[in-house]
Amino acid sequence: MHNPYDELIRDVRIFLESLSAELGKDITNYLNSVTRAPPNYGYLAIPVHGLIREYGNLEEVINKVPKPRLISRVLLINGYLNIDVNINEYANLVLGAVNSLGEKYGVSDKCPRASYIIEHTSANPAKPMHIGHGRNAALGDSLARLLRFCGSSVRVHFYVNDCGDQMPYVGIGYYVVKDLVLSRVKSGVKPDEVIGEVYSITYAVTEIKRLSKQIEQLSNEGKYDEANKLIGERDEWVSVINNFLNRDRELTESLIKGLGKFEDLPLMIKQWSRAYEEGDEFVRKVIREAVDLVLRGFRATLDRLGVYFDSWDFESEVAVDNGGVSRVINELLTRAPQYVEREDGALIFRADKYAQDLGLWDELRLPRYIPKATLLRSDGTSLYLTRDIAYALWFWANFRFDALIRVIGSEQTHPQAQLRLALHAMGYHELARKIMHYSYEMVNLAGMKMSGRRGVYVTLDELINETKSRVMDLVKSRFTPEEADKVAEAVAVGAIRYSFVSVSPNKPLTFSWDKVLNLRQNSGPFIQYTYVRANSIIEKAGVVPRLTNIPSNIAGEEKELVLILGEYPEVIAKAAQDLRLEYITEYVNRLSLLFNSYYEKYPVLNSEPGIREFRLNLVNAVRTVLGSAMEILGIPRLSRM
RNA sequence: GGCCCCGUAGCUCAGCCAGGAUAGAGCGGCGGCCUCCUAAGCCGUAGGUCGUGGGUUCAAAUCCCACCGGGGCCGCCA
Repeated sequence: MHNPYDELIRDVRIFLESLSAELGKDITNYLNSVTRAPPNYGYLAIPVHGLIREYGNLEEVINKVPKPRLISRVLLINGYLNIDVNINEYANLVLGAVNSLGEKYGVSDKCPRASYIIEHTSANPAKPMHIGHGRNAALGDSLARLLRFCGSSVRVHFYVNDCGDQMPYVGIGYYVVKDLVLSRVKSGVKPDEVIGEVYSITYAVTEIKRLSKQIEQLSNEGKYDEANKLIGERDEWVSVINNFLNRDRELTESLIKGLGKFEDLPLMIKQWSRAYEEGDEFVRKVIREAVDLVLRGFRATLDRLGVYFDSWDFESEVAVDNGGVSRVINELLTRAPQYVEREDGALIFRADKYAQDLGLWDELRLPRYIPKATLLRSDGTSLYLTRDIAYALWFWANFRFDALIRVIGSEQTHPQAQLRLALHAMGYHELARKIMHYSYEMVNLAGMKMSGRRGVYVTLDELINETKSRVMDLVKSRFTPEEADKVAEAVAVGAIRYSFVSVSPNKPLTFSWDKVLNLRQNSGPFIQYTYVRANSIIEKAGVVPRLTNIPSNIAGEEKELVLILGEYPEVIAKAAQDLRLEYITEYVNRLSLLFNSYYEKYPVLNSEPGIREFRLNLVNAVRTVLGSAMEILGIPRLSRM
């Protein structure tokens, strides 16, 4: 496999081996501390302060030792071995590899090659996806693309959480205003948007009814302080309703009117919840209809972002209907009865005790604190965690995989730990080890807290549309309307995906329009722009001539470009091993900065013969590597922008 | 209170896992560059007690300890 940087390191090793022989001591472990040398000091550097202390001046020995093919010079400065590259040889190697491999360049034997299942995004089918799901989707999808690029087999799953507590609200609300919802959808409103409103309004109405009842009761008992507290709470929900009245009077009023017919809405919610889990035909049909509408909306949004799934797993099917939940309970009771307790009729798994007794912290990568886990409510219904365990078993029964990567917010650290512990307790040790919680921190609104139930959030659609319209201002003068639309969409998607994936996932991300709408350097559009420039040169050239000769005096920028291009397979391997996509955005930004700087300074098409051929190959290599990285990051490629 | 994550330039972040030479980018600021392959670009410039205090080391943004500050979780929600 072609990994120029690795070949260079092999030569460094050879050099160190020769040096070892000369010194009579194995110093090849210094290979682990190879770093980049500062500008003008060559390419690589190895700190050898210890060696100098031990052997005094090393210069003589260094000069005595022959230099392997790819190394042009080794100098001892400030306690460092500064190693420079034989750039002609190396350029041949790098450009040759890129030319012959094309878009496959970057794959090396350091890439993990295994079989993965990635579950990501998995937004609750009750309301439109918000920007937090955007982060999740961008991470999950790019991880999938990265691992696939490496030659791994990857299946991508979306877990449709159709048994959650919010589903009866969606179902009942939808049932009440079904005709209105469908006519809205027919007239072009996004289905997830309509259902989202239905959900929020239904939830608010239910809360108001529930609180009113409590308030009445407390007042009758003379507990006015407590009643007043709840009145404040109720007022908040009333103001939510008022907001919706301003936004969509027709829908809100129909819902209030329709829901008003129900005697005890809070009770009805509970009944629907149970009925859904038990497979009641009518309730199933209504909720599934609403869920399908939401998913239709999800798909439209995810399509725009270039995010695709191999499978949409309905919780009701993979965890409930197949008897998954009862199997979880039974196996746990059989295999680890001493860790299962009853508490007020509810069934509790003592995950805390289990972790403590078996000391599984390292093996299952657990936090030091584990809460107890409730698996069944006192009314016998299951909880999310229980169904999640069943879902894991469903994967185990239906697929073979080396790792199951689940992209889930960090706020679920404890439940995800409980999940692994429960599986372990049930005897699925291997499965428990293979499940990886790929955690990411929240996306916050500057100064605001997002709340789905209160309808306070920036949706992914708004994000895409707003970014697109900003881009549109820039491109509308340059293209026909249809072209402009395509370009604006592609640039918006590039901007959004880059901005999500360029920040380390374990950093909380404060969402700001300024940041996303920055279309300059260190952004998706900057990468796209650089690609367009490189691409445009290649298109104008028509063909990339065969590289027969590397000019003897290539420019400093050209040398830098060759070096960075040679690092690509290393970056990919590292990113794939560590599952860190920021390595790729960082790399691609560095490459773009360098290339743009080169582009401004040196003509390619109009350069002298001999030079021209080399430069075209170099530009083509930049284009290829940029294109490859963009594919992984999901940043659309354009030929004009 | 316990557990997890974070703290680096006015702002957003990279670098920390595998310690090494003057701590890097971008945004924003200031000053320049379009008869020439797309100026969404390029060049220059200002801007930093790497949260604080100890420790380990020839060497600490990086490793260890304590503390401070921010976010998240600690539900018969997801």
